[in-house]
Amino acid sequence: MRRGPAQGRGADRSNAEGEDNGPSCKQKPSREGDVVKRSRIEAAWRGQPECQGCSIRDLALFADLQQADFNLIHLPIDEFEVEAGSVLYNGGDEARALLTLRSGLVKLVQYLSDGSQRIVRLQRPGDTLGLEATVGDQYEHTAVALRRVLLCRIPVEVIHRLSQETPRLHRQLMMRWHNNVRQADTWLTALSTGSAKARVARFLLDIPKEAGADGVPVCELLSREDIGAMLGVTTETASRMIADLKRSGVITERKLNTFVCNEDALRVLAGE
Amino acid sequence: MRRGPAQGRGADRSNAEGEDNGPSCKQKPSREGDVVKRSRIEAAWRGQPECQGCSIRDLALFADLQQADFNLIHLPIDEFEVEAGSVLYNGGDEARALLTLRSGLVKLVQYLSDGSQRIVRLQRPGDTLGLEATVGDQYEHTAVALRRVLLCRIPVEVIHRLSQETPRLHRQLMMRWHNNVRQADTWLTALSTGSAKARVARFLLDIPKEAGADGVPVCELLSREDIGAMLGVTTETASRMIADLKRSGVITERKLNTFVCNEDALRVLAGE
DNA sequence: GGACTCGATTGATAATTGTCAATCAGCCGG
DNA sequence: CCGGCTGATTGACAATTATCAATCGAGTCC
Repeated sequence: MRRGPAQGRGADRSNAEGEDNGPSCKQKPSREGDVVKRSRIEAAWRGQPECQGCSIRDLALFADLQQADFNLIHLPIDEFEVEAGSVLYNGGDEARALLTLRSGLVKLVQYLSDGSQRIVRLQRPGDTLGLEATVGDQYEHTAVALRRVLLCRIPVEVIHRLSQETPRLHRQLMMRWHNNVRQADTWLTALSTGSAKARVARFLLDIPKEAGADGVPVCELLSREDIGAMLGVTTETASRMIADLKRSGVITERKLNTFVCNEDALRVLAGE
Repeated sequence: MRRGPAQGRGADRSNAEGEDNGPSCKQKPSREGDVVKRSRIEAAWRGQPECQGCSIRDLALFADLQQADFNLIHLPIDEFEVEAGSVLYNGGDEARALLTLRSGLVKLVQYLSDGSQRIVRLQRPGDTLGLEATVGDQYEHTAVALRRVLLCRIPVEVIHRLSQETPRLHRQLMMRWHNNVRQADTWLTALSTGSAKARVARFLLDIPKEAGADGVPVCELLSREDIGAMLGVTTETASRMIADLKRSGVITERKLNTFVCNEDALRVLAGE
């Protein structure tokens, strides 16, 4: 909570926002003086996706659009792939695009003036990053890929044009705002209240599980530092809580940092 | 944090949502078994306001509407006044209207399954409560007046109709969602992180001040219990921190629970 | 294989916060 | 003015969490 930051480690080149944005990070005090430099990422341009045939079309912002609506898009929507640790944009950067997350996991981070960081949201496939670009002119968080991430960049002009011409985008935009508010409220209520152990338990209950090799649901955790930054506790406390859960058999490590959870036991710890 | 709730004390009659909604509070575990009963409020109907001449028109949801747009409103927009402590709606209630706050102060509360409460947002004049009514069918928080409140009730059908017919409402709706997200993120970052004293200091810096009798800006605080529920600390801790600030002269009590703040000193305590 | 690096874990200790209980202070109704 | 009431404050103590520092483990790079 009062500790220095530290995150990803992507290479230094360009970022998903295209052009070199210059030294735009106005928040990061960078006590350790390197995170800003790391913010340029290796973004592999993968071409222009076919929105109408997109594999996550139903989940994504354009879910409700019809053929005629797509014809209104006169600016390129590019697809990028970036490595874990890459910074997609920094808080304070000029916000010229929305990003649709097609695969991977992204954290949205806000910094306090004393340099401590707080993760305010996690974004998953189908989520839209940088909605604030539609109403403001700069990003309000720093977005960092926690895994390899595939995403589409939608220029904000496309959104504005579609908003004027078709009502079918509105509902999706509103739903996305709504989801952001809901996640924020849930984090305030469930992940920022109560004992550290209860917070960890609620977090573990909250995150999606994937079917493991044997069909048992498993989840890959984040670093202890990120878990601490989500729950408002120190890295050490997060580590201790998780280590305790391992020892007590509530969670079982299948692979390095990948766990099977006893949900009933977690619910008890979460205080239900 | 792990304490029983307790809030307002309005009389029991109707509520701002008009009809008797019945026992709809599905969240409140009501450990003390009385808050639900208290949820019926004395809502004084004040008639139908003149939106176009509204004193807070520029602040409010309809700020951008034009004459023709107002003609699209075919359902009554009622104005109500309620006492401090009244519950405007409960989480889980069927969401049939948005509320525009014209004066006063409202807290949005969410409950955890163990009965503890968390205040996730404060709403002030110009704010719109219950935006979720436009995308979902039930309220997600319990809204409680913290002072005498004047508000307008806009049936959700009005919003839907205007959304279809005019683009001028969209921007306002989006801005309001955006504001909600921003407040939630700020609370996560600034009010749920760090020591209790730093949280209180940030809170005091954050709340609006009014000019006092002598022109010096003052702010009336909430109850210690509410402050605790906003900051994720116990009532006692909130009380201690504020009492400390008083003793150390960082804040000075002008009237009962109304203070002048030394902002510089607060900034230091907030960890800037 | 061995040095090295980074993140996770653990230990020891101090500081903070929660908990329980008592007291204080303003307010209300007689 | 006197109870009675409610919310604020305080005290004493226990529990939790932060802090500082060391160690451990997996993976990487010669």
